Amino acid sequence: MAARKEQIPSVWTRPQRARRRDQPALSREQIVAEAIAILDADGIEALSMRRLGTRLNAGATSMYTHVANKEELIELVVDEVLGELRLPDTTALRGSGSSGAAGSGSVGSGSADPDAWRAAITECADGVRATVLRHPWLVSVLGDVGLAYLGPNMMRFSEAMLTVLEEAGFELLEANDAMGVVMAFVVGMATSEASWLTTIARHGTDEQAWVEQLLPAAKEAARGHPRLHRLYLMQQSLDASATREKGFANGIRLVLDGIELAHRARTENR
Amino acid sequence: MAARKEQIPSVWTRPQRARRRDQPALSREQIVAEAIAILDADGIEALSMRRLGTRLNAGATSMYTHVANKEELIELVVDEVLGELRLPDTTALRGSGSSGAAGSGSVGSGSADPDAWRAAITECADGVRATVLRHPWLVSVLGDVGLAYLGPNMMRFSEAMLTVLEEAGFELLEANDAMGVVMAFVVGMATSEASWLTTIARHGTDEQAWVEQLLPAAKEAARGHPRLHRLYLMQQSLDASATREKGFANGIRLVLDGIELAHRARTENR
DNA sequence: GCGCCGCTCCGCACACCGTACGGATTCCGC
DNA sequence: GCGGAATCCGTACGGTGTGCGGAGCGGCGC
Repeated sequence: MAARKEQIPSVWTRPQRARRRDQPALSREQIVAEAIAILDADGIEALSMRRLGTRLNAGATSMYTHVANKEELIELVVDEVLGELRLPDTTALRGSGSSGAAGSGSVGSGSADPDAWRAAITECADGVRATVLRHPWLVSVLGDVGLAYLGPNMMRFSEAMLTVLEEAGFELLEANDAMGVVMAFVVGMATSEASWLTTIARHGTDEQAWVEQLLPAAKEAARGHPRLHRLYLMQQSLDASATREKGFANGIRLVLDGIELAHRARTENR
Repeated sequence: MAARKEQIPSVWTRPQRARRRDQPALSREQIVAEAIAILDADGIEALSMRRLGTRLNAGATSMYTHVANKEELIELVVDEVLGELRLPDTTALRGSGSSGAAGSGSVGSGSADPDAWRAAITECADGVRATVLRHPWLVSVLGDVGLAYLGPNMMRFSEAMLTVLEEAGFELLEANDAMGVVMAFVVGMATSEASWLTTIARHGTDEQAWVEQLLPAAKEAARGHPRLHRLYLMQQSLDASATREKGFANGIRLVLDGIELAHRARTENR
């Protein structure tokens, strides 16, 4: 109350701690964004409420007015990251309106490329893989959060994939099954790739060097397992990163083959 | 040194803290087993070195003479659980050697059932899924540990799958790719199932009730996503558990179709 | 028999964690 | 101008993983 015109710098010359609405200072978006920054930089075990608070010039517990608890924060973070996914473009899928467009054959005005759905789904799969590899901590969180089933970005993405498949002639439940298979494959593959890359990064070497470094242990562990032994020897001379890439591309192609086969069998019987 | 024959119960009547070799009291196997018991009973966040120690009538830090740190413990635990996997039996794969018994196969002395590898791999996949569902905490750990690449039980299992595929005519690298695809699918699918079941268990209801309870929120979240909305409505009247089961069986069949297709294309060109 | 070595186990301590709680501060509608 | 609501934070509690030094014991060389 008193001493309104103090100018002398002293303990009482408070550094105007008073800023409540000068900047909102804290918002859910900011918190989530900073959390992602921490995660990307230092991985999952580096994310603590205290560190997060400090990074935002805030107290540790201040986050709890914007976020119920850490688990909810992580759900938000996951869905936020899923927002990076580009949706497949559906323009090539169907030329005409919503009419049956009878023959999947190549005729008919505005008829779509019958393989367009494969390209679109592949695009989705590649996108998810890229996102996971860009944020490898995702996989150590998927087991707890599932796939943030109801997050808006997850919903958006699912709807888009279902759209692709439905427009390609899949029935809804069939489309859902197909999406499930694709996503399972992608998540499984990305999980293994991400954890592989994480361990490499933790040891500070690059992929090829790590393979060489690991080889003796691998050979030792493969004692009594001739096929694994042969396999390790063969892989030694392969470019690890390229092999991963090819493995994924090959796998998704193969999964789509299976889906296409089942779909054809289904539509023939109709 | 003194007072060797104390009998009076008192503070000094030590409850014979002296037992060093009466029972080994602590061994790596025991530690791992107890850790699994904790994990199965109360999930991943219930596993702490302190609790583990207490359960074994030991101090918290005593575990560190048998295990480097918690991470290593978890690696051991994962591989231990993988030991539950039954290996596919390979007798049906090739007729020769163990007396073909012709059996289901059509003709040819000792010729094997050409579809036997599919059955064997399906068996593997089902086994992994069952193990994961029996120990749902596995998935919240897979992202960190990868697949415990070099654990003996993991090696055993991988070698067995490779054997199945090689005996079915796959080349080693081809077999490895196929195994990768199958495992990716299985892990992805099981991850989603396990985390789903875990959240359900955490809320103390059963699957069907949880679906109903979740439905309003799901419908709300599906606003503006007509396909998802329709999907939720349709799934409402389906038995959730049976749907999961069917989804997995269907998915693995489909993946194997893809693999078989690629394999056939490969062998034709040879 | 004796003394010592090494292995095992443990109490203590440290730094850190998530978060409940209550008090301070500021903003907004009246 | 004032009262309530929203926001932020200091403090505290009970928990975590684990480094360290010491204590008890079995087995080994003498």
